[in-house]
Parts: sequence; structure tokens; C-alpha cells
Amino acid sequence: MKPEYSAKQLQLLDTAELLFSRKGFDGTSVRDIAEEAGINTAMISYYFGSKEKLMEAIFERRSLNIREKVDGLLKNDNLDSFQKLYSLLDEYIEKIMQQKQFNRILLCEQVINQNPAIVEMMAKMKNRNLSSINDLIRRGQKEGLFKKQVDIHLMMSTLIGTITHILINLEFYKSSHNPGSLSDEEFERVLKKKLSVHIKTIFKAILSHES
Amino acid sequence: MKPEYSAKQLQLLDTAELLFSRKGFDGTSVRDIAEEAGINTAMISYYFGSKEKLMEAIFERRSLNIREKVDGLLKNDNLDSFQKLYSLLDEYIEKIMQQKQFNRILLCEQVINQNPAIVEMMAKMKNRNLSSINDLIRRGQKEGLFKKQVDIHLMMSTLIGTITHILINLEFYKSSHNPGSLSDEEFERVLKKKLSVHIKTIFKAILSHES
DNA sequence: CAGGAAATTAAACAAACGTTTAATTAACTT
DNA sequence: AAGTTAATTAAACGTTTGTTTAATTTCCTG
Repeated sequence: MKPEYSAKQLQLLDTAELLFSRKGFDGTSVRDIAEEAGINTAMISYYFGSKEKLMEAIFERRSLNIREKVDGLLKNDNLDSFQKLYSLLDEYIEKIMQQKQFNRILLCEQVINQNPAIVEMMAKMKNRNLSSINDLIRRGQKEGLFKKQVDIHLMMSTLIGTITHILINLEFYKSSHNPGSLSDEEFERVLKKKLSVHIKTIFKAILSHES
Repeated sequence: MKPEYSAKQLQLLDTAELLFSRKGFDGTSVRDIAEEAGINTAMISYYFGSKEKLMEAIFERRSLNIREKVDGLLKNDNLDSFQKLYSLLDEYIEKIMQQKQFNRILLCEQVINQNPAIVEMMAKMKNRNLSSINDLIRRGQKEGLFKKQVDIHLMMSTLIGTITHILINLEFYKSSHNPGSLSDEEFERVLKKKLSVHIKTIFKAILSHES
């Protein structure tokens, strides 16, 4: 299923991902990518067929699938539903922060729906992940830990929306939240921890029986 | 301060806003805009100087400023701090949903920081609004209603992030959340109400004394 | 109604775009 | 080592890009 790429193809994918995330798809030329990657321009069409299909290859490579994670959690009897959910929340934080560049591209492409192949990929990804988290939520409801009425779309919007908003404001956030002048790695570790606590607080409030 | 625009200038601004929000800045040509607006291409340079400055004019026209709203709320002695905050949250929902197209553009431009003038405008807007909401939060803390330790950046990321994520997934959300096949206006009214309750629940959980 | 400023136009501009071509080099197989 | 395929290159292709030009029309004022 997953195509295997040569070293040069991977370099093109990585470079394209970097430039697309900085300047957008239409703001990046194939000459930009090729030059930055140190590869001849024609190789992009040669390997991927077109600039558009290069973008599609990036999406195929990076699309998030939480199905396995959720299935693993559902099988685990040592955790209650809240602990399973918390683990999934951390997975989202980790994955989105791990793939910063792609998630910046993803955000722009959700606004600019021009490429039908990518629109379809995004829709499938959303439905897949919604269905997965839906399983986890229903389990929690059956166990009586989560309340009955929850809008999963709203919930997911808060999860993804919060993380991606942090992501696109990382530099802005850093400039006003880095008092001890930590290194970038340390800062991000601290931020992810804060974000984790923040989001778990929110999800507990949304899913617990009270109001 | 605010420039006054002629009917044709406004038509260009509106058309550009629409197309930028659909296809992105770099994905939209000045010929696209002019044709869609029924105005000669050269008029864009004639009126605004350049395509970039047209974009800047859109930002100047639409940038959100909550200072007045917050000042009005702080003067109002009939509301407690939670009620004031809730009113501000609804203001955000209303304003962002009112200016869908601009906020889609804003989202992309936060990712793609190419135009220095726009980067500066965005930074000023963020700082202005952060400072305003900070006043409101501190008041609530002095009154003892809000807890001491709150990360305003995280809080704002959840607010803006949730709303904008809903915004860019509106069609997707609509397709799976419109059982009674409401009209677009009705659907949006219902959605905004749901969103309002959702976000208020979250903010209550974040700001109340408990954990 | 004459005259000068503003608005509007079609055409032209060079630059940049994604892609293709045809020629050359590299790599691998027999 | 010859022969075949794959990889790589520089150059050229036709479009499209944002902007400018110079000519024309419209508008308003005196």
C-alpha cells in the first residue's frame, strides 16, 4: 500500500513539505523546491508526475490514523475510560507537534479546497478518526463514566483547534512565554505538558456528569 | 484613520476577500478578482497600489478589536465576572462567524508569514486583544471568582482554535450534523448556540476553583 | 459648455510558472 | 565489456503572473 521512496524522493518530499508549510502550495514553485533540495527541477515531474501529485504524496505519507491507537486502548483493561481518553489526547498532541510542518499545510488546505484528491483524503481521515474516537467515547458512556449527551465534532474541534492554534502561534507564544529563556526543545516539552493538562481539564469538564 | 472607499473599491475588497478565502492569496490572480468584480484589472493597482496592498487593506478593514467591548463590560456593574466573560465569548463567536471569509484568510496568513506589514498587523491585533482579555481576567481574579493560575494564551488558543476549526470544517460539520435539513441560516444559529454553551462550559472549568 | 482632473480601458511588459523535450550520464544485467 | 534501462541534465515550451503604459472616456468645476 505505502509506496517506498528513494533517498532523493524523500529529500524532495521533505523539502517540499518544509517550503509548502512556510510559503503555501501556490507560493512555492517547483524551482524553489528543487533548488533547496539540490535536485534538478525536472525530477519532480519525473518522480511524482506533477507538483499537485507531490502534494498528494505528502498527504499520503503524513495522514494521521488513530485507529490502531484506539483499538489498543480499548483492549487494555488496566485503564478506565478517562485514562484511555487522556492517553489518546496526548497522542494527538504528540503527533501534531511531531509533524508541525505537515499540520500547517493541512490547516491551509482545509481552507483552500482546490485539489479534489486531497479533499477526499482529508474527508476520509476525518471520518476515520471521528469513528475511532466515537468508539472510545461510547465505551465510556456504557461504563457510566461519560455523560450521554456529547457533541463529538465540537469536542474534536476544541482538541484539534487548540493544538493547531498553538502550533501556528508557536513563535508568538514563545516570545511572551519563555521567561527562563529555555532551549527550543525544553520550551516545547514544557508547552506540551501544559497543553496536556489544559486539554485534559477541558475534556473532563465536557464529559463528566455535572454542569 | 480608517480610509473611506468608493463603491468600486468596496466591490474589489469584497471580491478579493471572497476569492482569497477560497483559493488563497497566491492562488488568486488579480485577473480573477477583476473579472469576478466586473472591473478592469488595472484598477487594482490604480486604487490599492498592488495586490499585496489590497490584501493589507482587507486586513485593516477586518481586524478584530475587542477593547471597546471589554471596556464596556468592565464598566457594567450589573454583571459578575463570569457573565462578562461569557458575553465576550459570544462576541468572539459572533464576530468570527460574521466574517467567515476574512477569518479563513487570517488563518492561512498566520501559517504563511510572507508579508511583513500583515505580520505586524496580526501581532498588534493579538497583543491588543490579549491585553484586553487580560484586564477582564484579572478583575475576575481580584473578585475571587476566577482562580489565580491561568494561562491566557492557552485559554485563547482554545477559544479561537475551536471557533476557527468549526469555521473551516463548516461544510463537513453540516453534512453530518444537519438531520432535520435546516436552512443554512437556521443551522448556523443552532450551531452558534451549541458552540456558545460548549465554550462557556470549558471556560467555567478552566477558571473555577477546582481541579 | 469648455477644460482639467479623475477614472477606465486594452495592450504590452518582463518575469516566473509547471511541464516537456531531447541529450547525456549512471547503473545494472547478461 | 557490451547493451539495456534508469536517472539526470540544461534548455525550451507555452501560459500565466503582477504591473505599467498610453490612450480614451467620464466626471465635475468654473
